[in-house]
Amino acid sequence: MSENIRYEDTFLYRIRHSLAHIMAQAVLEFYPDTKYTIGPPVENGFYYDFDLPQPISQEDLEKIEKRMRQIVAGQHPFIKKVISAEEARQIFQNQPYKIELIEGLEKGGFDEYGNPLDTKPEISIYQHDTFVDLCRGPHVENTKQINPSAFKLMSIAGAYWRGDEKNKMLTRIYGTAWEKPDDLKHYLQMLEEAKKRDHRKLGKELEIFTFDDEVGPGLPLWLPNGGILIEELEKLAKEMEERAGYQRVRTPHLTKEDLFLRSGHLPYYAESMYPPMELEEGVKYYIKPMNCPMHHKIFGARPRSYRELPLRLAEYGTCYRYEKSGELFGLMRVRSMQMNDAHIYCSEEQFEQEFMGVVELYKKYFDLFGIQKYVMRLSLHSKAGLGKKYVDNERLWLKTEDMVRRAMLNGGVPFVEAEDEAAFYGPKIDVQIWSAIGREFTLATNQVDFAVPARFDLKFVNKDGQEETPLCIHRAPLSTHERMIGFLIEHYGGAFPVWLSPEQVRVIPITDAQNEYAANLAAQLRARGIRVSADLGSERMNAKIRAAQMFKVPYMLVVGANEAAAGTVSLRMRDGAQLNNIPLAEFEARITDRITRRASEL
RNA sequence: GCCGACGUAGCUCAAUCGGCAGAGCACCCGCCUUGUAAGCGGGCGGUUACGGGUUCGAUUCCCGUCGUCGGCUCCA
Repeated sequence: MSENIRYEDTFLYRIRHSLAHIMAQAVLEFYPDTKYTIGPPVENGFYYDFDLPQPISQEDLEKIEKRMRQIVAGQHPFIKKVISAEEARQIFQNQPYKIELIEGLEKGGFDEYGNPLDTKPEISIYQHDTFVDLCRGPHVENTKQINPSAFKLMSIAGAYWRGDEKNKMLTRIYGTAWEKPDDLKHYLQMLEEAKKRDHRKLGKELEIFTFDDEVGPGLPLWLPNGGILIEELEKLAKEMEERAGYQRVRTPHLTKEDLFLRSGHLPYYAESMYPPMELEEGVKYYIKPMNCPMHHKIFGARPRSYRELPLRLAEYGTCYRYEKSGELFGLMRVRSMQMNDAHIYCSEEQFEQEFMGVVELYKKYFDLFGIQKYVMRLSLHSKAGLGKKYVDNERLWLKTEDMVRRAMLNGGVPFVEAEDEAAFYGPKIDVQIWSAIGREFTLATNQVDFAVPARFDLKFVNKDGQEETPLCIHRAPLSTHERMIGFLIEHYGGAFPVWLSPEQVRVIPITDAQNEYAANLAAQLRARGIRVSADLGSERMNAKIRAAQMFKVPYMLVVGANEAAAGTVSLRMRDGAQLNNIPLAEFEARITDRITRRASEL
């Protein structure tokens, strides 16, 4: 099958779309006073949003699903009819959400899902059995084309009408649907596998981080193993940034209100900030949600010459953001975070090279980690958000957006564009990734700031002796420690490459007669800077191997009487491979090689 | 923040209709001396998230708070 077929044109799309209608029919039969809204196919399935007269529970899904199978078995044709707005209003006179949609269609500019549209669409309905929906299709021709054993209702969730939190909260029912029962089975198995990779589960099992109710939601406590991951990532970042000409700075976690008033964070970003502290009358302090204002102050601390540009200031700064309670998600979305932050101050002529330099840095990191599934997204402003979400200067928005777009095209880097996703101070390239359970996150980011340097009155003197305002690039190729490590835990399924592994080697004596030999081996490796432990407990060797295996330690050195006598080790690797009776020096050479190259192989 | 579900030992989970709170793993102590994913025995461990209510009696029913989970909104 060609990969170029749009989802909308696939048979699976029709199946899912049709099942959404069938589910709506079943729900309406059980709860006749239900107002129904929209029900599109989505990745892996479909949903339908209802305004129900009463709450429903997981158990109710079973009866709905059962009724859906009956409807499918009824072999009902799906019949399309193009009608006038007037007829549509007649048919859906008791369905206020449909009336709203019809008005949108009539005016043009929106499709039946409320998405913006260039052309004025025709109004059509689809009917099967007793159910009629406002819909442009496409659908299956007949419900007999749907396999009754290849779909399943998954969950109930809340969702705002038209995705706007000011609107009413509706009840959304999610279902998954496939062409064949085996596809469904496969998908459900994949979900189970994904749960095993979930960083919240692995992070606990591998003792990487924990949360505590008394510390507070979204405030992770890094355990010693997490501390090691952080140290290794910082070492990596510092090496890469030093080579790329960055300088390291450090700034406080707190600043006076004045700084965030100047930066514009307070008007634009206030709802994500912790409330102010006021010790002296009239002097408010905020805990920082971003590092940029302080870096701007460092740039502005003395006059700057064009000869200094690009000036690249880097800091693994800790920031605090008051994320709404429901938005928290393990390590991936937290309230305290340490950012792989840097700000690059450059002239307009230098912009493209600097911006692409950052994109190159992303790519190096992504190669190193073997991250392949990601999308680079050019995040743009929206006209409607100007002066609210976004700095009110449309000319500069369009100009910088075009600069970024040109840079990406010139660099041959594939990207998608997304309106209304920009930072308040400028457009950005976000790298989108997915958590194990399929939630989308921005990992790395590379942002242009055309607004804030001027607010800070930042200047440099150009070749002609004239003052110019620099552009600022905000970038975080390694995201925050929290999100990056959360992602890496899932990406590797907890089996980190040797250089990142909190415990790189575990020495396992076969009987306690080898305890001393094992302890000596560990001491020798430790002296080489290798993270090693010797398991000298009273368990049997097999139990110790199992424990090391479940802790995903990359190398196990199993030593018995033979090894102790010969001064060798028996190497068992995490993947089950074995190298018996090798000299310690040989193992040392192997592990040192893997660590210094930050190699992915064992 | 909003809709819904859930909260029992460090972890994973039991406990019938409202009737003395239990298991495995982990941990500690013994015994066994073992060749590549769990040897055996014993012990410790609980204000059933927190606060209130109903009841002779609440892990169980009701209310509130906190937290977690599935989504929505929002985001590094």
